[in-house]
Amino acid sequence: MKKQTITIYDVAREAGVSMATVSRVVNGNPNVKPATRKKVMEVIDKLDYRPNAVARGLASKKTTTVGVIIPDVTNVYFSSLARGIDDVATMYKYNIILANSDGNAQKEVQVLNTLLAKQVDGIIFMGNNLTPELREQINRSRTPVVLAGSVDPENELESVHIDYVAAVKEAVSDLIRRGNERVAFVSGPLSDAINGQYRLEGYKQALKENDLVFDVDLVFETDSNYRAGEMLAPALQAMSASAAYVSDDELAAGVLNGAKDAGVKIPEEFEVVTSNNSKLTEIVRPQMSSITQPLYDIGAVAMRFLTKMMNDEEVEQRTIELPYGFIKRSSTK
Amino acid sequence: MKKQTITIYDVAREAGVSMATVSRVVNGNPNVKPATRKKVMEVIDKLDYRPNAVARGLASKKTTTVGVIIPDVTNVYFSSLARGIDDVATMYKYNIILANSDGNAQKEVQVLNTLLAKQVDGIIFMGNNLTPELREQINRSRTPVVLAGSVDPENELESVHIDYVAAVKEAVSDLIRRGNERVAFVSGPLSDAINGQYRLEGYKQALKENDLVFDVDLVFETDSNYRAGEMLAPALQAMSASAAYVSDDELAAGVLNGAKDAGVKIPEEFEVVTSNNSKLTEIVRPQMSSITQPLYDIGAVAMRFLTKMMNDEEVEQRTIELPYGFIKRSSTK
DNA sequence: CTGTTAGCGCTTTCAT
DNA sequence: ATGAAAGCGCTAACAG
Repeated sequence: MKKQTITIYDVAREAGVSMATVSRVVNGNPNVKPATRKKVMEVIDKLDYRPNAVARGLASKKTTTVGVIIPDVTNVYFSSLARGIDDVATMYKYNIILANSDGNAQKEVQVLNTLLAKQVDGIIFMGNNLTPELREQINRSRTPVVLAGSVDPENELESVHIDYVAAVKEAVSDLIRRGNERVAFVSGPLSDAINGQYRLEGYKQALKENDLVFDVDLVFETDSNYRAGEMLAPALQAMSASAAYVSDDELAAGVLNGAKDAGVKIPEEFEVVTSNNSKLTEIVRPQMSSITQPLYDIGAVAMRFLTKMMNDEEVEQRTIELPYGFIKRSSTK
Repeated sequence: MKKQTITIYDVAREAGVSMATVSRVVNGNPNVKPATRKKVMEVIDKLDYRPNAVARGLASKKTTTVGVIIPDVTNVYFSSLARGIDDVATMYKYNIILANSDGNAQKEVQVLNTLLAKQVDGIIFMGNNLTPELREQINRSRTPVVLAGSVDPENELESVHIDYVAAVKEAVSDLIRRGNERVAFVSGPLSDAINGQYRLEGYKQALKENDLVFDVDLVFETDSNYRAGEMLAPALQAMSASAAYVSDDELAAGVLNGAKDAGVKIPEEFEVVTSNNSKLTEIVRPQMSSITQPLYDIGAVAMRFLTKMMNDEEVEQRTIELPYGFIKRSSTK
């Protein structure tokens, strides 16, 4: 498979200059006489020359590509972040290598390593379970990493996210104040810091603030998908929960449809509040009330943050908190 | 930003062999005495050596990365394909550079060029509007390209997809046979071959086969998103359509919800059939009947196909057609 | 089975 | 403002 053949050398010869000069014009170095620049440009055009990024990467030790580790592109929450990442990456002339990890620690380490082998200039990590091994690999490499849409409980890594504790606390308090004394906490794996440490904490704080006692039977840990939510309906009823805070939209859609299909009236008999305000919230009936967070922006800001780090610019804080909000729809009274 | 420092040379010295030998063990070349291989492995481990993929790429002219041009990762249809692609890419030790194009011809050309500059070994293209310029760029490069989830009307490029004409024809015929004489054809841009040439053709064939005459007023061209579908409800009623075939699930969810919210009984008064059988079909109420197609597999097969091309293996046909199906849910009688 | 030697295509001092 | 030359880290003949 023969690939591109014409090199900087061909251009140089054809233009009657040295390759150094060609390199200069290609890289926008000002130290080139306009006339020669013009000449070189013409030849480049004529020969349809396209600089070999690999050679460039080897010589300059910069690949202008960043790695993006994502649990699953198929999940809108993550793909929204990814879209924000890609857009600003493009804006800054970077490309992204996208790798799915399924949130699996072993795959994450593996992927991280191949990304480093490919000499990416930086990495954006979406995941919520920073194992010690992963941390070590990250630290050993001198490659900048920023977390998007998740938090580092150890506060070692830079990250951008919202204040999950406060957001959930607010959402749950709202539910309680409206008379719900048994609010369920439905989430994906509690081993993920975002669920087990932040969201759950917000839930507990809301309880405490409203003089309610924490009942572990109201905590439902499951997979973050539609089916899992649907199947949760009976259990929720069994614990006589009258409302639920759910950590994921797809999961919430399942909870809602599961309850509804079982004849439960929503929101009269059961209220549900979800977390990501994705399109899904408007597609189900009744439409779901939700915490709102700027997913696209989280990705975009994370990438912007990374460009600064890659550029060795000083960054003020290692953590960027974006604002969250709340939108009332029909799944709550 | 200092990156990894230890090179193949360090390993060679430390192990008391030549770099060629180290290269051999790294690449699994059998021509190495087990003892030396072992020794080298140990040193690699001890030094935590990780081959520089960029240097490798330059020397071998293979980057083990493929470019993936996608309209929008945020759309489940495409992200499902992407997931299939990434999984088999990983399986064959490739990484993917993911780039969003928004289906915009200009961006597509631009992205294609940067991908080629990065020396990707192959490209998977998702898009339905192969402009002449794009074709030319593709042809000029000697890089293999395969289309995933779309068809090349000119039949110049390799591709994997389902038989859109037959699938739509079947779905629409079904609608007609059940008594619907005014079936709407609702789709995204007709300029996309998949819609304007294939799906529409299937629709027309179904009409003809059932002795119905094609009425252009029943063709609704719009954006492929939820909101667009929702807003279509009045128009659909105005044309007194009693059923609709919709080219996209999100769009279909909008059509369905829009009609329902306007008081139309589904499926009694209005039936809808959609195209991709994504999760969405089960999340809306009533759940939607849909053409089924193996999205993940289309991506996976496309990537597998590409590995063969990159490997200069003979490929039987330039087009792979995967089977489609039909699932009856509650949005049709 | 192992070592030597050229590059791969480009960036980057260092001279001039 | 421009050129010469030395690599970047690795693969791939070619010897031996």
